[in-house]
Amino acid sequence: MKQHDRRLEVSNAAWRVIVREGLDRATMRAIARELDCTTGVVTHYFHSKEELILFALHQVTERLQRIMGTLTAQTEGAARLVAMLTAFLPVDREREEILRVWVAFLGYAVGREALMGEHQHSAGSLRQAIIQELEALQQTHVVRADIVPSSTANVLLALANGVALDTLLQAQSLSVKQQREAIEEQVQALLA
Amino acid sequence: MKQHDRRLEVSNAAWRVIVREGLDRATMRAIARELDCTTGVVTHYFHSKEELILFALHQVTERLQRIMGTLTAQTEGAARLVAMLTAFLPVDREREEILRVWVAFLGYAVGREALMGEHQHSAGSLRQAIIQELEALQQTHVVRADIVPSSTANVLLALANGVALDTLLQAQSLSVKQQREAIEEQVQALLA
DNA sequence: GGAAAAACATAACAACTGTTGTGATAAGCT
DNA sequence: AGCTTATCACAACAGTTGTTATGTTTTTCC
Repeated sequence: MKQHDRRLEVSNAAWRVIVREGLDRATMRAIARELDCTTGVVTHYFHSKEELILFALHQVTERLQRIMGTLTAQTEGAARLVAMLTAFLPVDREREEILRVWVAFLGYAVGREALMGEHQHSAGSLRQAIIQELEALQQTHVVRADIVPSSTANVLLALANGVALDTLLQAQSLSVKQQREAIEEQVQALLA
Repeated sequence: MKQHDRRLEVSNAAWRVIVREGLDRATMRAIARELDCTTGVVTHYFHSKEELILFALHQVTERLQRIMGTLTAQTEGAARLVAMLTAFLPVDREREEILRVWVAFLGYAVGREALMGEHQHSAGSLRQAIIQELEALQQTHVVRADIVPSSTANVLLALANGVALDTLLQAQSLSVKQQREAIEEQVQALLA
């Protein structure tokens, strides 16, 4: 157990360097310095940098799923769907960090089929969760029966991802309220 | 004139390397090899790698605006708005290349405020074009009068960006038809 | 408390990076 | 033609990278 915790500490240090200085400047030495130790620690818990990068990437999915879990814990109906999509929005510091690290890794995955596959796998499982929720909401007659869950999930996820990206791409980024409204409007159109 | 053409050739070679092997592997030597010459050429037309990177990044905006221009040349009304948004979708090889390079640069811009500023400037001008089109469509009563152009532009751009990203994030990526439908549906909801 | 193992420090390695300078060759110009 | 300048090849530079090996400290366990 302690072993895994220490790996998380190294990974978290890597995250901080990535967010602050960029993925390509997140070197073994920079990560060790962030952790206030030497590269010996990093190499001891990760056999190679590729392993560290992969572990740090998996943390994106881990954190997203954990956030999704807590957000949907005490919600029902349409609000639950909104909550799931809100997990992607950088409305607080942790989710903003997640977004930045995710974007950094996605750009790094261009030209690397294996890494892009990891992204696709992660996105696929999140997509599946949205689809299941849509189907459940259809059975309880909250969501219209004539919408197709799979393609609707695509649109919802595209919108959530797009809104999240806009916070990076717009000088005066969208307020939390604006982000939520964009999602809620789209969900509203699905209701029965 | 010849000077500028040669710079474009170097930049295009850089693009090809980025798409095929990733931005971090687009070294001076790799770019020169792609151009089938030595690093002497690259350093002769670009004083530093930073200048080359910046030039290659600006080509993203150049190409996008050129595509937007040709797509909107002979269209009118709502179809024109759809055409503008279609410029972002990776529906052919060039636009797919643009998307990949753009994503690579965006990830590279994480932790680099100056580079992210370039992205914001580019996204801002494209956003402005959408807003102006929405306003024009409102005056010709094609688009409902009660929508707010600026925030609507946010949603449309978010959806377009999100749909484009989904083609990278989904194993069996969205078909061209599916991409178009997602955009057209959203535009449809804006019409008077 | 002493042995075994985990945790960490340190230094050196070869490979690769962007940059620079020096020539060689070709193009343009008068 | 002859001079100038643009274009490009080539090599060497100092710095940085991930990795590895070897040592030192700390913890764990019986």
